[in-house]
Amino acid sequence: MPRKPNFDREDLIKRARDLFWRRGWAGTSLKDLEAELQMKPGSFYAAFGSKDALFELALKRYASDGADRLKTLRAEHGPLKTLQRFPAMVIGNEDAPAKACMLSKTLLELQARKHPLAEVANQYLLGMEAQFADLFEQAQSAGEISRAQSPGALARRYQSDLLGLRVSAERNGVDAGAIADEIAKGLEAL
Amino acid sequence: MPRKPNFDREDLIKRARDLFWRRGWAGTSLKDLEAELQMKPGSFYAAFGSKDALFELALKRYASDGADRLKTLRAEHGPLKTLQRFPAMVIGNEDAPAKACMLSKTLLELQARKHPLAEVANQYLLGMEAQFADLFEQAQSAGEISRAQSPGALARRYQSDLLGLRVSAERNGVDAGAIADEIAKGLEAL
DNA sequence: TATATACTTGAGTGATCACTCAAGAAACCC
DNA sequence: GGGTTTCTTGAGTGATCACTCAAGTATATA
Repeated sequence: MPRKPNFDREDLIKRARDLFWRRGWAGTSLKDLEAELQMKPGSFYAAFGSKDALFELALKRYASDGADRLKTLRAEHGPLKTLQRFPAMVIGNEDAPAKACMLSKTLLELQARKHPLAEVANQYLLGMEAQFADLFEQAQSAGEISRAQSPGALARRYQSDLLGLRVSAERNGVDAGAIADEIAKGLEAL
Repeated sequence: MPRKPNFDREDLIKRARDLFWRRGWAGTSLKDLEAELQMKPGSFYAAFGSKDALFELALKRYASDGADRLKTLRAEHGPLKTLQRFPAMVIGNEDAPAKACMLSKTLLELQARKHPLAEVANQYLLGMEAQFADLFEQAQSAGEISRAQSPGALARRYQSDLLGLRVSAERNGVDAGAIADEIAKGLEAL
């Protein structure tokens, strides 16, 4: 009986993610979304419920894409090489809506208001860090790096370096590629 | 002949800075400012001209306070010790409106819209980096660190680490103090 | 004290915010 | 093709946005 929606939901979420990623939560209005997604308000609210609900879907998609990129890298390289290549990869994509991490942008924008989406972003950041910790542990098991520091501590620092790199990449007049190289080189010394 | 304004302009700018720092540009409404500064719209606009104009004053105040803190540290310690203590200092102030850097928050929030304030923030970040470069050069001259890397490259990386640290400090469940210690320790190895 | 000169007040501006809903259009089953 | 169900449309909701301005008030000089 029902009529099918004439849009690809996953594609809409991706486009919304890119818009939110670039412009942020407050910087993206419903009008912007309607224009980008080619949806009238009624369809939009029938499909997603609210701006916040779509933002959360966008965050989820962002986080899982990031995790997938890391796993793809891991499939081709060892754990250390994966960790070394990842920084240059995240700032190297010219098609990306922004260099900075969407999770950190969301956290910085919404944390002070205690907006629920800030905590969602925080959780995904913790998830990424856990992935990094796994890779560091694997690198230690493979003998690629020493066991002088715990995988958790290494991941914490790596995540921090990555966040700094990605903020730096957003700046004008800063050679972020050089910073990415230094991060990669720093891992060799472990 | 004129009547004096019954407020302390510098104090108002400081309070506005704290509000903008915590909540961001879009997250701070005129109503918020009126409440915090105890000013009616007419007085506000007579005194500052616009929300953006006050935000710019707040950024300037933020940047010069940061520069002052660095100089104060430098007056008591050598260049290397100054660079080593600064990270723990910026995240250690419990009274600060936020752990993250106001300049980077502004950049991330407004860069995509090409808002003029994003470029202002970018310039102040470059100014901070120049200060760091000076300190690295002094540390090299004093023989505290090697000349293997240029002061500019060292400052670029240090700034990036600092930005990452301050984003990390905004997160829940992350021991930012430990990261600050690692940054300080990393400088010894230069 | 008279007057000039600000500063302060607060209701009000049009624009935009996220969001709603009734009505019409399209696709499915029978 | 009839009937049901969902999707789409787009004008419209009240709230809030940054900002204005005329009227009132306080303080300075003369």
